[in-house]
Amino acid sequence: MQEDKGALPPKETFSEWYNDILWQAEIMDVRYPVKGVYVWFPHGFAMRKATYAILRELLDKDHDETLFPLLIPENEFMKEAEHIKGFEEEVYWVTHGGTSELDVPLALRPTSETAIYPMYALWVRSHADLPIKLYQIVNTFRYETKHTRPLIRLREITSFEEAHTVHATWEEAESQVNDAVDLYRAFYDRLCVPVIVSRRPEWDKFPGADYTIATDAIMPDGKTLQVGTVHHLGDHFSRTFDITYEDAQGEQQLAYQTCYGISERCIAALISMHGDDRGLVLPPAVAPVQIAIVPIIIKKREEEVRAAAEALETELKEAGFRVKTDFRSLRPGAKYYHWEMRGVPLRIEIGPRDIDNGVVMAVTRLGEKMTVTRDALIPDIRAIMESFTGHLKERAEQKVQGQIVSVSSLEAAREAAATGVAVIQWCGCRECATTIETEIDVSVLGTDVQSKYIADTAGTCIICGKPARPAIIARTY
RNA sequence: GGGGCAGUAGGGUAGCCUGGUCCAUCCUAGAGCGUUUGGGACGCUUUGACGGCAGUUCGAAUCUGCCCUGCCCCA
Repeated sequence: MQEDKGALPPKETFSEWYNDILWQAEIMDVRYPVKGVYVWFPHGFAMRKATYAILRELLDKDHDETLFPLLIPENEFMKEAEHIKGFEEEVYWVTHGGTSELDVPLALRPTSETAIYPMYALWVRSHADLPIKLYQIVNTFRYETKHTRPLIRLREITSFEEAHTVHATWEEAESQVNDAVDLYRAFYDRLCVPVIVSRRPEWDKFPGADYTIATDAIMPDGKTLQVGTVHHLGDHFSRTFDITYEDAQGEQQLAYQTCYGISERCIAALISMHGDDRGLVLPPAVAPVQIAIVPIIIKKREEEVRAAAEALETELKEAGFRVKTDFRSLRPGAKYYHWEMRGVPLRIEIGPRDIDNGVVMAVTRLGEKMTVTRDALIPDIRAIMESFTGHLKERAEQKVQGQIVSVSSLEAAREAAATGVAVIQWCGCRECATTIETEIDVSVLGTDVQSKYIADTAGTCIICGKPARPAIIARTY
């Protein structure tokens, strides 16, 4: 289960690189014999755990975690017309219990609105019950007919964080949408993954939503990956599921709702944004192993080096770092490659020379090498980790900035979309969008763009010449 | 949705066209023993594979059909 010599295909061949790194860095095993479902390796799962711990931490400030059933009865699922239309081709149905057919078929949730909202109808009685802000992290099922890809397009999404809120007014729900966007932005900031926020076009919003705000990350091949969505549901679902409350005047009122979600695509973005030809590069915050200690053992002083490495490990662990000491019987170089593939941010080497000098060698995953005195170990390592995170973020920002290009002609847009996101002026009408999409084979991602690299300046539509605002277009996953 | 290519030890491959020479090649990995260790160590011993089902045939990794799985390209 170890990587071959010669390691990864170059990252320029992104598709190959991506498939290979999932295997070599022990993130996913794609050999499970069902299409579109995959197995988390322990190392990948540890990344997931650390990543979702951050998401939980951010959500827990203002939400409560909950857990709803996987199975949704057909009659509930079929209540909201638009919603059904959006999902009906993708739903897995449980039709049998053993050999007998079920009276009411049960859907495997493709998302949980129709599981949660019948219960919300029971829970919401008065304005004093509002707002409700719950989330769950669950698996969901979608019968994808397009090409499935690990972490990106799955039939079983294993790590769907979905929040569902209920509010007294449309405006309150709108403000919740903004809070959720901020929350997701903070989350991706912690992963050092820059995202672009935009408002999806009408035809691309969540089935049953008033509007949808999405976050997109740009992958190394220039295609964008939608890595988070926030929906204002208005009163569409509260009408269908009868979620009403008694206001202060004693009148029954419809509630307003939002929902928002992030899936394991966040891990795909994390891997793809930072990884290089040698393997994963992970921010310390989500690295399963933050420090790998490699003892340089020579026969004469074996016991001494071993003891020094163990003391080092103990000290670092007590300071709160996730540390692994590699005592395997391999050449040091082999160990370096091993831990680099797995994205360990910092490697510490300790050998006889270092012991004699009262130092250790510290080498970051970005290749900065430095000598740290043994006495100042913990504060120095903390500083190195912090600056490493800073470098990663800066590196990612620079990359993304270079992948966003403002253009004023279709031809230039085509060129920009070959390597990233094109910013154009668009009037907002469907016809012009269709022209753009079919002419140069891209998607119109959205308007009301929030990104520090994209200015919100008025102009004229690239197609029809009417007054327009900036929109982002790109090839998408 | 349309098209193409592929599936051989844990991973990567040769063999397939032209059926028998294959109890299947090479690299890597795994196990054991010993010597090693500042950027992918070496020696000796050893384990391990023809995606599934049906068919053609005296004989199938090889030919045919279907299924499953994976990858690439286009909408």
